[in-house]
This record gives sequence, structure tokens and C-alpha cells, in this order.
Amino acid sequence: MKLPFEMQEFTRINLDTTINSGQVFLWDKIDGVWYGVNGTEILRVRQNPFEIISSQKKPSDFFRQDDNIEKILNEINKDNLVRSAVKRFPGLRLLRQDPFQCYISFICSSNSSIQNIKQMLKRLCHKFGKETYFEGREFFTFPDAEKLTNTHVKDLLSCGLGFRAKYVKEAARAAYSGSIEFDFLKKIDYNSAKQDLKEIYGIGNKVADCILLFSLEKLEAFPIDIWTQRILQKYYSKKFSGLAEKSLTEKNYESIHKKILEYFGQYAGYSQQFLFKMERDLNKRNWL
DNA sequence: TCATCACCTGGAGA
DNA sequence: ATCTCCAGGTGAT
Repeated sequence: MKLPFEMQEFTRINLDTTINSGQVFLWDKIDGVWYGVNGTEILRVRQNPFEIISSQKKPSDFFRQDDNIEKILNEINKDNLVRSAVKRFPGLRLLRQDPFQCYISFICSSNSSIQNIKQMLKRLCHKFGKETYFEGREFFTFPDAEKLTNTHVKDLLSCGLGFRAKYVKEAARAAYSGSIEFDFLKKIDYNSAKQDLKEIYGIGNKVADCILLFSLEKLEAFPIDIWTQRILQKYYSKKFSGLAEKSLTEKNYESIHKKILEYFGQYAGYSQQFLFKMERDLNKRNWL
């Protein structure tokens, strides 16, 4: 009999845990209140009492409050490891991010550290975003595709993007020209959307999965990075018949994902978030 | 198809 | 102080 997660402890969103789980980069806690940039939207979120204030008349459902978390938790609850991760991080949620920001953010994430990624994105906003005032504070929105398309690579370099600058420029152009269209990617199935994303210079399996999971409604996406790989090797090498021990080639990545999906089900991405959070926390060393 | 390697940059550790 | 090493990968041989 599976352990049912139905207590309020698990269904209430925990902001600290969720924001500090490596999904988002442009969030700051000021005087106990979280402020974040989501595309052109600025959010102000308080934990207790729980309150979300958006700069937009029509706020996005950034925190995925429409998710049936009880059902999801029970569905991914396949073994003791996931069970302990869910228990250890009650209130951890996936977020629904602005697709363009998410797309650029994870292109910037390659071979970088979270601290660095935050710096890069902050500078991108400061340099190319719109200055706005919200709740008595100054913010810079995330630049749009047009703005980033029309910027010089050297200006991207000045934001510290390094070799990612050319990726960002090209990716922005693809979004601006319409050769990649997020609303369309939301509608089509996971595999087709992933294939389209991987056409973009600078997007491979891992980055594509992050974009799909965090902004394009593909909850079966299961990004496999160095940490996920470690998790698979440490705890799942038997269940997944040694696949996790091999290097992460194109075919292997796909094969692993297939098994993961069979095992964890349609909400596999949620299981990834819990496992990732747990493994990173285990290895402390201020990873955020 | 697969294994190697270079890659910008900034921060941590030696 | 100065250096090495590495970080949520990807693209090119």
C-alpha cells in the first residue's frame, strides 16, 4: 500500500524550497518577502500569510496552483527514495515560467554554476530589460526576443555570457523570427517539441528538457544532468539495468528517459525535482 | 554512433 | 597573492 500524501503539510507551497530548487534564477528574498522576474511580469510573494501579487492585471499561474499535487505525489511515489525526498521537502513544486525567459536562462546554464547563471541573467535584464517600479521597488524585466535579436554579441559578452553569447543571440533570433514558437510547442507532444527545441544552436537534451518541464507544460520531461546522473547511478542502477552507468550519449539519454517514464509515470518531472533537490542539499556546499 | 576536447567566466580552494 | 580547478552541457572533430 502506498503512503498517501494528503496532509496539508505536503499540499501547501513552500516558497523557500521551491525557489531554491534550481528552477529559477531571478528571485530575491528581501525582508522575508520573495520578489521575482517572470518575463515582463514582476511577482511579489509572501509565505505567511500566503499571498501573490503580480504586476500584471492578469497574473500568470506561476506557482502551478492548478496542479493536483496530491495526485501527483501519490503517482510518483514509487520507492523509498522518492518517498523520503517528498517527506523531506514538503511544499516543493514545479513552476510555470515565462517560456522565452526559461529558454534563454537554460541556454545560459550550460557548463556554468548557479551563482554564475544568476549573474548573467541579472546583467541581461539590467542591460536589455525594461526598468519598472513595482511595490515601491525598482526592477528590470527580462528582455524580449526582439531586443536580444537586435543586440550585438559583444554586448552579450559584456554580461558575462562567454561562449553562450552566440547561442543566446541565435536562439533569440529563432524565437523572434517565429521559427520556434512556444505556444505551438505547448500544444504538440513532448517528443516533437523536444525535437524542435534541439534544432536550436546551444540546446541539447538536458536544456531542452528543462525548458519543456519548467515552461512548456511537459511534466514527463526529466532533465538528466550531472546530478541526476549521480542519482541514477547511486540508487537506480539495478532498476534501470545498468543504463545509468553508461555515458550520456544521444541514444542513451533517450533510452534512460523511456525507462524513467515507464517507472515514474506521466509526472516524472516532478520526481526529478524532488530527487535533484535532495541530492544537491545532501552535498551542501552552498549550491545556491 | 561514440569518445574527446575546447569553451567564457567567476568563485572557491589549494 | 597566484594558480588551478570546476561549474546543472553543447558543438565540433
